[in-house]
Amino acid sequence: MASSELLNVHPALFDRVRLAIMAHLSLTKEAVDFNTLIAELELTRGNLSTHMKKLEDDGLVHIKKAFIGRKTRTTYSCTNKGKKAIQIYLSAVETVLKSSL
Amino acid sequence: MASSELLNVHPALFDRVRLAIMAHLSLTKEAVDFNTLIAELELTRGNLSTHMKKLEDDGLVHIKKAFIGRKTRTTYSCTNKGKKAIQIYLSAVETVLKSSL
DNA sequence: CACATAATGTTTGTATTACAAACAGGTTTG
DNA sequence: CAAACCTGTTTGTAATACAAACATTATGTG
Repeated sequence: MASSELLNVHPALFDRVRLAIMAHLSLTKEAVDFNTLIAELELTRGNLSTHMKKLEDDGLVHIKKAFIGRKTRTTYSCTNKGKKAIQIYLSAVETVLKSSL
Repeated sequence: MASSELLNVHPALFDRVRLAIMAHLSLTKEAVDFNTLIAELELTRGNLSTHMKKLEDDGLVHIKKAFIGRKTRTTYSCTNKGKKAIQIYLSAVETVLKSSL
């Protein structure tokens, strides 16, 4: 059945915030920085921080820390694994979508 | 941004099992019974029971208990609210899907 | 009949986790 | 130099996903 395909999707993506983060990163060519994500997705810093750590632990995201002037700046980008996970997610939902016509 | 549309989706759907349940119910015309769902989605009874209770509390699902012979039989079906929630979910993801081409 | 086994769910206990508040370390401003 | 600010991280708490244990009734078996 089409709906059971959803069970193959990477578990980390079954959180609204993380899915939004991953969708955002996968839609953006360049890396996205901490504060941009907070603004776009209306998150607190603590919340974003822990989600990104989890996504990094799962290998879906790459965290890069650099200095801009004297300040630190953290940016995030999708790994290949992350892109693949999003693809799998989207195709699973697409399957459900098609079969529900 | 397309990805933030995900934040409008009903929170109950951001669980892989509940999403699979709702997708399954929305794809099936008639009501679906307890054991069918367990078999299709590979769940334990306890797990399914609590998920269905939550979905009922949120008004996304209707639980019907009846006797089949002398035994009880519990069946589930999508409420209108549930169908709408799934539609919103799918269209949100579809939006992300399209914009990520 | 008595007793075991099975079928159908529900309740409970535990381990995980999403979230924001508090904290920390450095920077700029007054 | 002190106060306010910026950029994240760690921690404490409340919510919750999950399966094991429980409850109830039905069915099989000797």
